[in-house]
Amino acid sequence: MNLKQLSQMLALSQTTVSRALNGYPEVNEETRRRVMDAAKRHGYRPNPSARRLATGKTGMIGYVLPTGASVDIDPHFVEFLSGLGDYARSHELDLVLSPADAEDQETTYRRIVANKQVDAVYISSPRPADRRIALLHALGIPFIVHGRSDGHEFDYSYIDIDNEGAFREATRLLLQLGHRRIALINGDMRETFAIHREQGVRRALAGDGLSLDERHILSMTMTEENGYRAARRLLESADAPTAILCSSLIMALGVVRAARDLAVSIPGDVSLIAHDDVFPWLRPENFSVPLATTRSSIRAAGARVAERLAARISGLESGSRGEVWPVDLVVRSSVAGVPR
Amino acid sequence: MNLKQLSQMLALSQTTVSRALNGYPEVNEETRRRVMDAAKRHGYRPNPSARRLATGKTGMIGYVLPTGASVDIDPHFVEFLSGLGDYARSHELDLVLSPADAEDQETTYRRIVANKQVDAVYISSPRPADRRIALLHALGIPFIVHGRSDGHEFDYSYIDIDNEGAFREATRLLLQLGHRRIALINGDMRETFAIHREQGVRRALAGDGLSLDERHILSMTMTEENGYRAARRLLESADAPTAILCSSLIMALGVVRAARDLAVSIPGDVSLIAHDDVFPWLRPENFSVPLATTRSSIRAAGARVAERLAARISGLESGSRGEVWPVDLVVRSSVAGVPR
DNA sequence: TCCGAAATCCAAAGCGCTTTAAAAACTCGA
DNA sequence: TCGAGTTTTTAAAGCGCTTTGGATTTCGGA
Repeated sequence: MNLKQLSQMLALSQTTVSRALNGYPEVNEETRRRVMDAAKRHGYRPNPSARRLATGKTGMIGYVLPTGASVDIDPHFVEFLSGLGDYARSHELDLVLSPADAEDQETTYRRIVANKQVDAVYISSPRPADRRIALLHALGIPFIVHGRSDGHEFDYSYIDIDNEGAFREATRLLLQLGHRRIALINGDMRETFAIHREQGVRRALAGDGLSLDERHILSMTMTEENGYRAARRLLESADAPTAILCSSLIMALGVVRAARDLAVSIPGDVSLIAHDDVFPWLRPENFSVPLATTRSSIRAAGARVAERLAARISGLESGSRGEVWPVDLVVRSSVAGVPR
Repeated sequence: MNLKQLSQMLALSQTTVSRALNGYPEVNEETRRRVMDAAKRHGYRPNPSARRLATGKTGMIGYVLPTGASVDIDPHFVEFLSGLGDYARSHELDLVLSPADAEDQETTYRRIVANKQVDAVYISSPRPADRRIALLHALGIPFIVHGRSDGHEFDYSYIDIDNEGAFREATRLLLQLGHRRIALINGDMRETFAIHREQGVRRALAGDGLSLDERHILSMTMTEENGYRAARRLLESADAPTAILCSSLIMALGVVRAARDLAVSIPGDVSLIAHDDVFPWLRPENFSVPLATTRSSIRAAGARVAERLAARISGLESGSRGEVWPVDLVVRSSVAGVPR
């Protein structure tokens, strides 16, 4: 059943039927009702391919997925996706993942924009002066960044969590507990979130007239193994920290393992706070020592990104707006006063 | 630059240019070269929206993503995606994720098929007599199942790993080491993979004239916490098992934690073998006791699914073919002889 | 030299929708 | 009752590609 058939059936022009269905004002309400009714009765659904050719609208949001044999997709992605999908579903929006060579994503961005394959795009794991953002800005497609990218000369829309504040508060807590040698096991420092977190730690320390020992700050991709290595390095050093901040739960697994291997007690010898993006399958309260965390649901962020993307597509949101979410500091027994 | 402009520029008809570009035989090789050349020089790229309206082909493969506040996407998904994306990229295939109410995926499948939104589809986490498979079979869209679904009256294409064999061999190993009380901490028994794994264990036991104690088989969604609970239940019972098979690394984390809490030694008191889908961020050799595993790269499976999907789309593969991959049994120090 | 087959190329008709420009129908006050 | 002004409806022109059905050229063999 296509528009032509439906309109013939109603003895109306395609124009009128199309307008009636799409809520245009220049159609008699009585007529609209008839049309809507017939459409529903015959299960008419406009062909999206035809519609997209005519309008350029696709009803899809895009994401460029960096791939490659040595490229690992962030395990957070799936949680973010849950939230995004949950919202997108209610708006009949689909998500198209366009795999790209991790080394050359620009080509793919250009392609999906030139081909009008999606109505909007989101970006994740941004870096300072992220080129993808400049590119999308130049290409003029609606987009939202999950995270932030400092150092652009224009504004853009994003939603981010207050990484700086989260790690500042966490550090402050440790300072209040008397810790002076505080270490940070961070994610990849090329990404903004990691930079912000480090800033948070530095600020808090500076507040007490302290500074971050360069040997107490490590950064690497967030795997269990790297967490282990980093923790060993820290804990085996001469001036081992009495508290560790860790950028991910997965890394924290490694930290805990290292502590155990070295017979270092948490929190007896070292306190531990990790950032928790809220995975359903790994919860900080279930660590052998319940883990204090800075917590923010990445799933909620996914839903929010979808919501704002939908708003931008339908023109409800415009201009550039940044949104920064506060982060919960959840104290559990992995933190304690500084050992004497 | 569209076809019309290009053809005018070449003083050829759109027909000829189109054919030249798409490799049809009824065009002079000399002409084809000219066309190809001009197309490249002017960066002409056929508009996919127009093409899909004309042909019905989309260059996309589909996946229906079950969503909902209480629905968690399998963390394996992201690894599978890595593989899928890595292959898809080389063929300029995009992946469209259509979020669906977890309770009613049928509507979404029907929509994407009716709207011709994708050229092919894949399904994951199938259950016995999975309705999605019957539906896609009936709808007549090319698809491939990642996993298997027993109990259909028709053949379908799939790729799966030999879950039954993997767990059979793992169990056999334990038996050879003298274990008699062997437990299984399995995934959700509504899914085929879990059923097959249980079968594998049963078969191996039966081979030695043993049978699986009902109290020694637990199944639940694969979270760390559930692994912990299951292990506690097992290890605290009167006839605690001397060996545990576990369906996932994440659960195994919980098992290890439970053992530690109960001062049960691995492998001194209990041996442990888990299935490993190969995550880059959590590796069995890095467990506090290096973990013996049945191993199969889910990423490789993703790439293979994409490859076969691409083959089906382009007509290179037809009919129904099942593919079952063998699984490696990797022995590490979490297994030992039965304690005396 | 001529003819039928094979090789090339082309005009135009879709694909199914939206939207512009204009016609038809309807109001309502003079 | 008429006609300017509004509503409502329509025919037709895209959107940019593929493909059908035909026309035109080329070419080998009689």
